[in-house]
Amino acid sequence: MESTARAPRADNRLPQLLDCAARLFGERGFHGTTIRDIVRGVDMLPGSLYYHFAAKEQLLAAVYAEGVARITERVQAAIARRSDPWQRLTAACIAHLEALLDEGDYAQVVIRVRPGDVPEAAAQLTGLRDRYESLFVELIDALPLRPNVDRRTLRLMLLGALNWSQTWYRRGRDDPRVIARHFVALLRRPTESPAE
Amino acid sequence: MESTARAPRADNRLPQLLDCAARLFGERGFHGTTIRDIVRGVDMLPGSLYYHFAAKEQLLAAVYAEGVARITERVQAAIARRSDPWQRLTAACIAHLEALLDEGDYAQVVIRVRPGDVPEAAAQLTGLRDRYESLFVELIDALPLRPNVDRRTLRLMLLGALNWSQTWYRRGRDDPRVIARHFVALLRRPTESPAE
DNA sequence: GCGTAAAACAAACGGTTGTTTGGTATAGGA
DNA sequence: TCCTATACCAAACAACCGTTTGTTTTACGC
Repeated sequence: MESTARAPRADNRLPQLLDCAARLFGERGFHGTTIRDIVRGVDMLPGSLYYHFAAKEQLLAAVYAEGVARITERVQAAIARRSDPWQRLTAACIAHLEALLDEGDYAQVVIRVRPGDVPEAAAQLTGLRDRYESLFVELIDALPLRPNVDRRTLRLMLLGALNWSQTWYRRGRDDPRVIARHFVALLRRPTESPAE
Repeated sequence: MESTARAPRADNRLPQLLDCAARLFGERGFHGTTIRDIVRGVDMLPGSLYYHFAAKEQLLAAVYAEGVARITERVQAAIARRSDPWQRLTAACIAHLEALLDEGDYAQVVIRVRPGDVPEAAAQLTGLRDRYESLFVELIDALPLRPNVDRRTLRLMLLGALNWSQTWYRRGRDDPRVIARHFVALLRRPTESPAE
């Protein structure tokens, strides 16, 4: 049984197609983005997209998967250099935010698009996101915390705050590194002023 | 100059229309919801909606405004009974979460729909949301905090974590009151175990 | 009860949606 | 150089979108 498949051609525009889709899905969401919007950015005709993907949902799934891969890579690279648990968590949050706010169109899709928006691929998307977030489960498990602190709640609070920053973040005014450090610090140390 | 307007009729279905729109906008977002989806829920024809609203965007704006009004009312009622700053903040978070997760279809719209999704009404929606969040500005201003704590970051972190809970919350498994209390506690007290 | 305005119906409108179908140019291995 | 699978084009498809227009029913103030 020999494979009849051939190598992909060098002039195919699939990469640019994915880039453009990532940018638009991230900016306008899934339902707010049109096939025609996407292909216009790469001078392609609408029908040509269906040579690469069988449906709009599968294009989204591909972008989403790439987004998870990229942000995972960034975070892992960031935490690899450190050993102190709190520094590792901080580095992970910085990488997460940088991918989410400044760089990565792909990463923005992962946060912006809800799996429920794409019923046909919802399970796949949820699985990808869960696997990424399990990175933070480990990071938080490694923290030396007071015994009564619920680590799950801590994770959900931190990730929620980070992800929501997509809503209010403005380039120039805010700095991802500063935000991430502040968030971690707010959790780590008491905010309440000492009793008099 | 006498008004030629007459009182609204008792059998008009505008309230149910708004209820249905709130439910669907909250579940599927603005672009994921169709005029026909909305009117189907109240046994109305698509065109009839345009007796009440000139455009889909204005229907969303009405639902959004009502959502802000309802959640504001709830939060204000919750904090009116308390005087301790931390208790007031906790009560506000509980009310916010209850409106967001269990009750209020209207409140869900406020959190789910991004003003950017509706360019024609974006400024109005942003204004409404900002005015609501100013409630939390005051609540956090009243907290006795260590001098080096940035109150804006604290607010953004708390509200972000609360709002994002819409993503992972599951009825029955989680409890809005418990979540809110945990979040506030995580900010208030140190999570780090004391140095040995 | 009558007149009037409120609140809807009935039926379409032009445009857009995701998608399909059949044909075509061309890069790249043989 | 020829051949084939790749990667697209060209043109349409039916379904659906938000919206408009003209008409009809009906609650309510007088």
